[in-house]
Amino acid sequence: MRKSVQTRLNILQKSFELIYVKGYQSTSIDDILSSMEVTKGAFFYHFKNKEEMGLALITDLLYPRMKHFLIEPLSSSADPIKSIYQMIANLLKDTEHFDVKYGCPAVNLIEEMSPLNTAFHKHLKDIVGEWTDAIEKCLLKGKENGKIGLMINPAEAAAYIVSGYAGVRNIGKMLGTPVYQSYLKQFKLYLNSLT
Amino acid sequence: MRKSVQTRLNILQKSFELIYVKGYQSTSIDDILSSMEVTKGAFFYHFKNKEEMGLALITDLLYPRMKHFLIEPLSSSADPIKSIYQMIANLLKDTEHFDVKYGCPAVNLIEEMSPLNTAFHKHLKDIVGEWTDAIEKCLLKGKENGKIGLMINPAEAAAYIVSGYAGVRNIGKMLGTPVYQSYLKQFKLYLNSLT
DNA sequence: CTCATAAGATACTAATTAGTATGTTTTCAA
DNA sequence: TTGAAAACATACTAATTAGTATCTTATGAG
Repeated sequence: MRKSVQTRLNILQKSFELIYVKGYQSTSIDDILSSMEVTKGAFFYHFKNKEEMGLALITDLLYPRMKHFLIEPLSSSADPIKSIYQMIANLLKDTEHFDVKYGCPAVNLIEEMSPLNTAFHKHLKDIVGEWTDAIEKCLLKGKENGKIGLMINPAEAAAYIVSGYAGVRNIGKMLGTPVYQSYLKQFKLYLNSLT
Repeated sequence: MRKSVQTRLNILQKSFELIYVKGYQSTSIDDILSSMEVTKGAFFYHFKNKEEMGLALITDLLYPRMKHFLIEPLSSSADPIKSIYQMIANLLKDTEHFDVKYGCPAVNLIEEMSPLNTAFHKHLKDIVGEWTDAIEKCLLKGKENGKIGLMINPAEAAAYIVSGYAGVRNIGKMLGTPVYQSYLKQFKLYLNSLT
């Protein structure tokens, strides 16, 4: 019962890699299997079909990463503007999990799968929702301790910030890292206007 | 030689519709054909393969629309902030060409095809590039006639604006039209900070 | 140890895919 | 009017797809 957990994880991780590059629909199960030492029998033992694997990908890999990289940095924040900027800047700097060319796995999945599959839609909506809420709460706390202007609407601002991130991951696919830099500079201007 | 031009256009338009909803890769040629009164012979008479059709889709449909809806409104602009805001607001209001659930056809194609196919990448890069340039020039003209602050970097701002639009189309797929409203309000705040 | 079940391997299937080969019809210039 | 090319139709193919049926092997509780 030990090894099997590992093979399941291996399948998920390899799938994650391939789907990140090629997209969910055009990454075939055979693609995944032939890229690693696992057979179809193992795959369909662990997942009843491709969709279940795709959803497991979201809950078992994407969600925990989201918590770690996008929620935690905000929860213990004294200065919302600094924290939020740093969170986004760190995301865009992270070349271990991301490649400009391929954008952001979560954003990609939203783009591709959200309109096509209600289960994907639900799972991804939860992720986006949690992130947006975390930003909103962070800004709200900022209003309380005077770091954020009283006329600022935290929910609106959070939606705007999340949108901006998703967008720069998209445009980055076309124009490369320079857009990241431009975006970050203007993003800082925007954030400062929230004081 | 008259009718054939129309069938070619019909194929492109129907393809555009289906690809907008399902994505390029998972819209099969058979899907397209069975959704209209055209046979495989006609399809492959007009396009040597699926890729050529996809690229024609960009140059013959997407590009002209981009010119009309995204470039023209800016070229004759006296007040950049007003024009740019109106352009984006009108885009997000347009329910004839767009559906929140399915986002923006161009953004979708970028997300899906840009990393996968160099020809798609090039075509889409041109579109994004032209739009960004148009916004940049509009802001530059604004600097000259005093509508835009002298310390503003038009190229940076343009990249930021385009990113924001792409992003809200993505997040809109998840959270629906309310994000459009939030986004527009904060976008206006940002634009006003450019004076 | 041992055997029931978990975990994985192998070989298939039916459907779908892009694309082709080859046919028929339509158009329009001479 | 006519005939050559343009425009389209039909019937195929080979590859790929998700998924299944049926095996074999590994594991760990008793």
